[in-house]
Amino acid sequence: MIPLTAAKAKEARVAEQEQAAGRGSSTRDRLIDSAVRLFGEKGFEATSLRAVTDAADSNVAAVNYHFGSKEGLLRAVIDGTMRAVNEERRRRLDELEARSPVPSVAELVRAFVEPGVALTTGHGVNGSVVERFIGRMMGESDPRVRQIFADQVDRVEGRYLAAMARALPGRDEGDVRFAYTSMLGLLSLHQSGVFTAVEWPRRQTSGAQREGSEIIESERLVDFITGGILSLFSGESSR
Amino acid sequence: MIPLTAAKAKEARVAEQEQAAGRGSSTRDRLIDSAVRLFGEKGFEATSLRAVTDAADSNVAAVNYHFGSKEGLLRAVIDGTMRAVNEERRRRLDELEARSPVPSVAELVRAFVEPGVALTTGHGVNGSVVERFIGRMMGESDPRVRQIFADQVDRVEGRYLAAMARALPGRDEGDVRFAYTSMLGLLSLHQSGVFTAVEWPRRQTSGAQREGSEIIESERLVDFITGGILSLFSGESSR
DNA sequence: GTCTATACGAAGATAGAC
DNA sequence: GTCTATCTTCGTATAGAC
Repeated sequence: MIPLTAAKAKEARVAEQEQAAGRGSSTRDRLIDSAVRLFGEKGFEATSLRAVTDAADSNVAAVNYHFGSKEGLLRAVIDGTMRAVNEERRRRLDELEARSPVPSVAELVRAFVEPGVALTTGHGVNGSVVERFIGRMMGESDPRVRQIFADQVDRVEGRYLAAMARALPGRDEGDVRFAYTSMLGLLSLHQSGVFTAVEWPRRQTSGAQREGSEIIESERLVDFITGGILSLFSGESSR
Repeated sequence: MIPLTAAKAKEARVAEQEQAAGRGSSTRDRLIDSAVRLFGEKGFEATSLRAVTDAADSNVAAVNYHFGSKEGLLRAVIDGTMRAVNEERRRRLDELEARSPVPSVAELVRAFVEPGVALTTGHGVNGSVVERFIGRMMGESDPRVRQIFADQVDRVEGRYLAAMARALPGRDEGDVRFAYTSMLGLLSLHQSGVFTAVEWPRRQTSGAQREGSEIIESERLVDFITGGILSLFSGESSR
């Protein structure tokens, strides 16, 4: 390959990426953008470092320089995308507790679930890409991925657990944690699409219906989780 | 290495394995036994084919011969371990429908969840090994793993969906599928232990409490899921 | 400081001898 | 049926250009 021609070709591809990313793109930024998209599409393990660096018009050594390792890259990507969700959750919890010292279970569930489902709106045109990435990472079984995720969620979970405990007086920590875990799990499962992605008979969602169906999905989730938590503590539904 | 000595050493290891497996062990059987244990301990991606074949005193090419690929080996292992769960679910659904033409939501949820949680008892001394394997596989995000799992669950899901639809008259297919998906998802999450495996503050379960806590866990799951489904359709809990 | 080119060992897959 | 040898691709590490 002739160096000059290669350099020109790269410049063109980088310019294209910058347009897609909508901001000035250093090598570091392009690597993160490509990683969000590819990790979300194929998963962490299944995505090779070379696939990421090719898409970002870079090379494997740049990942090692900027992030130390493939895991370091993942951590940078998760930190970047989850920060907005956690800030919104914190903000809504502040809001709730300013209005009432003990928010209801329904209010708490809504304040936690909706920022997660509404990820789309927080990342502009890249919303669906980010949403798919977060959804997939939440469902990862790889201990490294789960640990990085927990490090992020941890920043607000303590406050939600405490608020949930106040909303459900007289219950021990294990019960409250079961409720919180189920909420987080259901949200992640419906976000990740691991079930709808599977080839069993299912209904299709067209692009035009997308926004509306997301609202319905969010309502369904809030209803299901709230009802589940409340009947967990009344313990009457199945006995 | 001297061939004769190597052959003798292999015979000894094979005999040891046969004793552990409790049955005559062809190369194929030993590969499956080793795969159940190692996939359950370290996960599918994280377990190398060479680790499996070393433990089974075989080699990588034997896997290709018997199962076609690493994925084929996984399919064989999942098929073998999930068959018992699905047969139990089918049996309990038969039982319910013999007693009443329209079983309640609570009865349906219980008949689906309990065989999953009670996996341990179905595999004798290898119960905990099998349970750990199934739990881990249920939490896998790898599309290949999820597809193989869906292929298995599919064999009973049609009947459960139909029964659920009858128990919830007037609801469209999307609502019923949401309920079923949430049930399956919550079960898999609590089975796989992906949340408790993470290093956030949590309560410890000692070995002595294990059996009892499993029953509690099963009851909690049934209560939560049943309550969630019912409030999903009444839609009053959070509005 | 940033980044590229390239080498290294381990992984899954495969061909062909036996 | 089974196994040895070999292929490609992976994540990581290093040397040095700019």
